[in-house]
Amino acid sequence: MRVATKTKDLVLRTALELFVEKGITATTIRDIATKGKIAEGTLYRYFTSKDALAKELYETHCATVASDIQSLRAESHDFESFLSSFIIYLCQTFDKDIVLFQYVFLLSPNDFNRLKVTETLPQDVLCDAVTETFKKRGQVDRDAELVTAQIMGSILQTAHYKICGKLPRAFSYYADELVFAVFRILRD
Amino acid sequence: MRVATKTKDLVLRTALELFVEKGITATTIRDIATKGKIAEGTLYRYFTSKDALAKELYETHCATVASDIQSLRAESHDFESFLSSFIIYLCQTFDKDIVLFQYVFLLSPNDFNRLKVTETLPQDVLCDAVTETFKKRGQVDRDAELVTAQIMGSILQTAHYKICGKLPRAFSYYADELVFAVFRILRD
Amino acid sequence: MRVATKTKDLVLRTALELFVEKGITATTIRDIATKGKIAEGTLYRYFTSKDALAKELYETHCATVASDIQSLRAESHDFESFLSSFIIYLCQTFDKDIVLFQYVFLLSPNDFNRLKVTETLPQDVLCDAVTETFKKRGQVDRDAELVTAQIMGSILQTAHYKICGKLPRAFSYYADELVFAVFRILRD
Amino acid sequence: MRVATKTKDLVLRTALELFVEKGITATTIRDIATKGKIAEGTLYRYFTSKDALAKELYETHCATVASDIQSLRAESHDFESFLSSFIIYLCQTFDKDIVLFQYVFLLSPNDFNRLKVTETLPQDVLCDAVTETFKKRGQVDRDAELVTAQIMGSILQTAHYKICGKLPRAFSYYADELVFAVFRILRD
DNA sequence: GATGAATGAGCCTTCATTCAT
DNA sequence: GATGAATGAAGGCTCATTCAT
Repeated sequence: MRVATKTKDLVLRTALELFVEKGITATTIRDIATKGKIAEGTLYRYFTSKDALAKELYETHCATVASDIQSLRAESHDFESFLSSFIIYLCQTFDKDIVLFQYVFLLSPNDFNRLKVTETLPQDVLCDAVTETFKKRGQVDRDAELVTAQIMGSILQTAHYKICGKLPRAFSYYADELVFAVFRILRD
Repeated sequence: MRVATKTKDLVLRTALELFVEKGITATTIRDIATKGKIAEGTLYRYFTSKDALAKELYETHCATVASDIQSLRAESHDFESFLSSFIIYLCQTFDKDIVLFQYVFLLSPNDFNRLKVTETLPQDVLCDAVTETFKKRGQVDRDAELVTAQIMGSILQTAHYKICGKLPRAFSYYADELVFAVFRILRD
Repeated sequence: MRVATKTKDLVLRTALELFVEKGITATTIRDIATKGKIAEGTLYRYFTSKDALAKELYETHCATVASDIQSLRAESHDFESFLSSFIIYLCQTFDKDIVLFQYVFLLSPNDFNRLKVTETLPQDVLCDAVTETFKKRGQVDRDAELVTAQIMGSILQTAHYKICGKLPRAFSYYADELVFAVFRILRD
Repeated sequence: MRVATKTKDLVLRTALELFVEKGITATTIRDIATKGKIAEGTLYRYFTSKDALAKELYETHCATVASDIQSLRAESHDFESFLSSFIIYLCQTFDKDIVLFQYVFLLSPNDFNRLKVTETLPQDVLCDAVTETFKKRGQVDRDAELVTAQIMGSILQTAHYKICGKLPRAFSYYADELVFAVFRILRD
């Protein structure tokens, strides 16, 4: 790996951790430079601004996650199995890199608005699947947006509790329970 | 009401709206002064700092809401009826003052951390009720924190969707559906 | 005079002196604040940016001078008497406030370009008068722009020499000689 | 020509063009490196600093021009013929390399001060000639500095007009007119 | 010789806070 | 009580310069 790429990655990772810890607005360039042990100016070799850095970070990871979820959907035979693998995937992603998970899924609305994101979000993939399933099953009266909100809400709020230290085990441990809870939400 | 109180309330309300719109960090004293048509210095007659203002705003309203919910709990004969009135109360609170609802329930974690809140939160009341219910019913294997997270998550994420304009009707309209969904989460 | 106006004027004068001494680009906000014994932030109560300050300074004074020259033209019976009073006016302006003169007449092209000036410049008034005179006298073959350039050039370069300390007396002392020289330029 | 010299010349030429276009202060090392397609560090192999580069550029070309003018003076039989060839030389220099002309003759006073030039300037040669002529002719009452200023002023301001696009033809085309104008200035 | 990544001082600007009026 | 001018620390960003490769 080239030296330049190494530095860029260091900046990205350091910024990611601080953005999650303090929020984008409250993280200063100096914070990133100090924590990453680089000079403030170095950051600007790789990113045109703090916001550009935050956006690249967000869009890159969102794209990866959304693409993974798209694959899960393609591989699944029915909606239930997709939903199941979707939740397991989220739990594993959480356990693999909790900071990354927080940045992608738990960024504050205010910070999110700064980024002016245009990419497809992971939750959009889920919403598509819900919409399609309702249509296929003739459940025209159900609001796909609302159900998606409830599904994401129960997962992410749980993740939030985990982050606050209120849940003792690895997040994947709760995957089954989350799957059941979400299935219950979907039942008529 | 004394003039002073009127000014203080104006500051509180103006700040509330801006804190919700832009976040605490991103709201400046000048923003508040301009929008409230008061002088920048006036704010400091009632609050020692911007953060003290944000904190007072948060704790006051949280205390009111938590107390209301505590009352609902006291008046309810069983957990289900409490849960039902809890959700209806949240929906009504949302419709009555959407900005206040957002500040109390949807404040970003980063802004929340700034405040160093020590008060009991509304969701703590719910968690107590869930814990008690599980104990009373001998469901020792169920994690009250986890279930509370799922309940709050499905409600708040739905609220978030409503705020984003994805749900056309008043939030109270969805109360029944939310109650059903939450009841499903609780079923074994 | 209100306090605010006093401070604004202090900023304007201090900036003017530094802009002339070092150029706009090379003058820092700190330079202005230090020399004017004000805080750096104070400057931004009155001007949105350093360039806005530089521009206001330029356009205000240019407008005044151009208007004065316009008056001289209106009061003059013929071109020669206008030219004479024009030169005397420039010399007096120089002696009254040498720094102001330099800012209005000897700003470097690079700094001038920063300002994106839209106002009529003093030399434009002269050029109009020359154009009109040539037309009236049937001297269609003479280029008014070129002649204006020569007139302004001989005056301003002389001013430049005076500023460099190469001319011992007050600038007005050389007014007559400049008038003669300029008249010679105009002769066929 | 050695490779090194080629690179150095490239730096010199690229810097010259940018210094004229934007001013020395506003031209960055990166500007020069980008335009010249060289690395930023390369510049420091040939010059100790940006100012040293600007100074070398100025002094080299000033020396050449001053020397050329000195030769013209030596070759001229009388002052008028020298003045005539001096003006023609300036016009030809302008047409041959307009950027170089601007750097040598139209550098802003602020940038000029940065350079701390010690060389003899071209206008000094002219001033010497004027001084000598006045002395020889017994015109002790005329101020050589003043007259030199007027001569240079009318030429350079005209050059400035030409640069601004206000004069359609090659600068040499106006040489005769400039010569006449300057002769008029000199007449009693 | 040439490169370009890295540095950090310094620039312009913002903003929470103070205080004389 | 209220004002808003003034403050100065701190933020984002730039850029001349250095140095390992």
